[in-house]
Amino acid sequence: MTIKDIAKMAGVSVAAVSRYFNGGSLSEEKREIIQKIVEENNYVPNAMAQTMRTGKSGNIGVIVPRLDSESFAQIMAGIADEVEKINYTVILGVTDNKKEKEIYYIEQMEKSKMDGIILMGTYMTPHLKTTLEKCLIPIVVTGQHFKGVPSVFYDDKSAMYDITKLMLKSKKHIAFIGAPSIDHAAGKMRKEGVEKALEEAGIDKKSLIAYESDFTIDGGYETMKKILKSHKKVDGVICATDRMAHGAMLAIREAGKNIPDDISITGVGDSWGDKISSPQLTTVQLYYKKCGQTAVNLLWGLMKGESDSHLISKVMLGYSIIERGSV
Amino acid sequence: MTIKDIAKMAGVSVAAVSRYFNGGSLSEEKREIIQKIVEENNYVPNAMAQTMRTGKSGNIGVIVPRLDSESFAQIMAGIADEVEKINYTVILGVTDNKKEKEIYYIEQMEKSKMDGIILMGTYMTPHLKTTLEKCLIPIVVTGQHFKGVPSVFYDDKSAMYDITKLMLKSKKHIAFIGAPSIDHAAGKMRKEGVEKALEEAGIDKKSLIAYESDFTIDGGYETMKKILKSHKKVDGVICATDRMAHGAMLAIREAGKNIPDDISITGVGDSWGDKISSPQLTTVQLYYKKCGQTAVNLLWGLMKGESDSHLISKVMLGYSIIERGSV
DNA sequence: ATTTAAATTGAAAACGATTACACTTTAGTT
DNA sequence: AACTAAAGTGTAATCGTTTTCAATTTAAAT
Repeated sequence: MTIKDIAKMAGVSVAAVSRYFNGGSLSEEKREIIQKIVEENNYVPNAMAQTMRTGKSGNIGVIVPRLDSESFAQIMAGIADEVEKINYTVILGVTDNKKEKEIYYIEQMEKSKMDGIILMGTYMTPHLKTTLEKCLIPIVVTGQHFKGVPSVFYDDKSAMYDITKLMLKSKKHIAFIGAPSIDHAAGKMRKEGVEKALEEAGIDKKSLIAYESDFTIDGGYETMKKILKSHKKVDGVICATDRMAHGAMLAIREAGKNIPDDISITGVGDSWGDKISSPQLTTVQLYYKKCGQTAVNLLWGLMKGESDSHLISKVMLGYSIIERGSV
Repeated sequence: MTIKDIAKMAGVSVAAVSRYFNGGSLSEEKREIIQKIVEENNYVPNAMAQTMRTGKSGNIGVIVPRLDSESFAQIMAGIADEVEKINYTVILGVTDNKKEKEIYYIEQMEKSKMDGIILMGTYMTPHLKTTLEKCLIPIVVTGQHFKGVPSVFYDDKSAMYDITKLMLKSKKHIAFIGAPSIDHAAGKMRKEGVEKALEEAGIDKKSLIAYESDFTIDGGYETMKKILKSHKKVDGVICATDRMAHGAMLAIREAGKNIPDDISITGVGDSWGDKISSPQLTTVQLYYKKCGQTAVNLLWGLMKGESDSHLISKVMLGYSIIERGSV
């Protein structure tokens, strides 16, 4: 069933049928007959042919490191939501945390005529930088603040500053289990937030007991064991992610210490697991879903070539501190 | 940069360039010169034009109820893995648990020339049934056993049978917090597994204290409160999902009871949260990722028109009982 | 040196839409 | 009634590929 068939059945030209769908001057009379035929035959224009002719695919490419991570899945959910609203389709690329795949997908998506790309950022590399610069279609990055690239990200530093201050109300000797520092947002910024709060409280940031771990429960667990062994005085642990915090809680409980009496602990993310541990985890809620939605809206502005989108091409999202029993 | 440009630069016909990419007889001499030009110009054929001409899009549509659910996200991850291996692309449709969207996406994906569809099943309706029957492109369903449709699903009944038997070793008065019975796999089958184990132990299945809840932590929590109030003798709770189990644990702890001494509890899913609750949750591990991968393989067979794929068009996945502290 | 078969080639016709262009009709003004 | 502007219409070119078909070249076999 092609536009030709419809045109023939309706007794009009293909141009008329095309105009029926895309708008263009068309008499009421013809509009009606075309509508009738289209509905009777349940005809929908072939998307591929449209793309080929117009150069617009109606597709938005989304590049994500992993899907089985609560934060990425939530951002993804927000993206899917919003993309549907503007009647576009999402094309998925999962990088499995491999930088070369990230670049591969960007190039691939550009070639296969995506109308826009959303990249869930991890960290910047020179190669990624040049790829991003070369990329001709609109692209927005989430979760990271890449210079020169439109992005939607969290106020990681302030969030950590706030939660650290909260902990400092009752505790003195703070340890920090951070994310890899190559990750600007989750690694570097979050640590800086902690340090800032510390300094403000008159504690030299050099004295901060800081470790880096790998986002996992096990990583948090092992790191906490180390801390417990070599820093007996620690009475508060700030973790850069919820999962690491839960791992650390395991280690603390295992050592026979009480949370929060002996040691307080905090995470980041407001995962569902935070409500089921005992005590429940005090954490910072980042608006993941909102992040995805915002990214689409920003991209949409870029795609439409709205002049002001280029000006407002960075948006920093807020957060909430969720106080529960672990502090 | 089109195939024409490349042809001109290489001094050959467009047909030759096309053959270079798609295989077809071509002299070594031409192959080399084309390769050189292609590489120099970093040329990649336009996917849309290819689709249009061949009718094959290289796309596999994946329809998922929600992304922010651990099980779906994991299945998705498995799908993405495998789809990449066969050099296809995944197109995403998120239904937000709405049946009409499910149907909409199936029809839409058929029209936009997906080469295959994977539907993460929830429950069957007459409308869905007819849509599935009308669908001309290969489709496979995951997580549910829909009659007449190729599917990959879990052995829900046996899994529940096993875990119930495990609980019956130490407990006598079992309650069951189930999923909505409209969901054949997570609702009906899981309950049947519990009942079967009960009967085998000489307990009339009619006497099973069974509630239905909604997959959420809160749902499990509220349901458990009801059970605690009206069925004081209950000493073991089987839950159809991990999240409900965790909600129930919350209620149990809140009531001042000890797990597992006073009441044992089990879930399904092996979520990451299971390791962080205290005690850790005994559960059944379903191979979600494997499920996604298998679905793609099955679909791939169907897409290639392998005769035997139609015969082996149902695959039932195994499971493991993970014993932890909650029983 | 022929003949025959096989491999290599390019021109041109699809694939299914959109749209520039030129032509008709209609409606609006004087 | 004559003229003009606007709205409605169809033809045909175009988007970037693949693939059929017929022609040509090469290789193998007699």
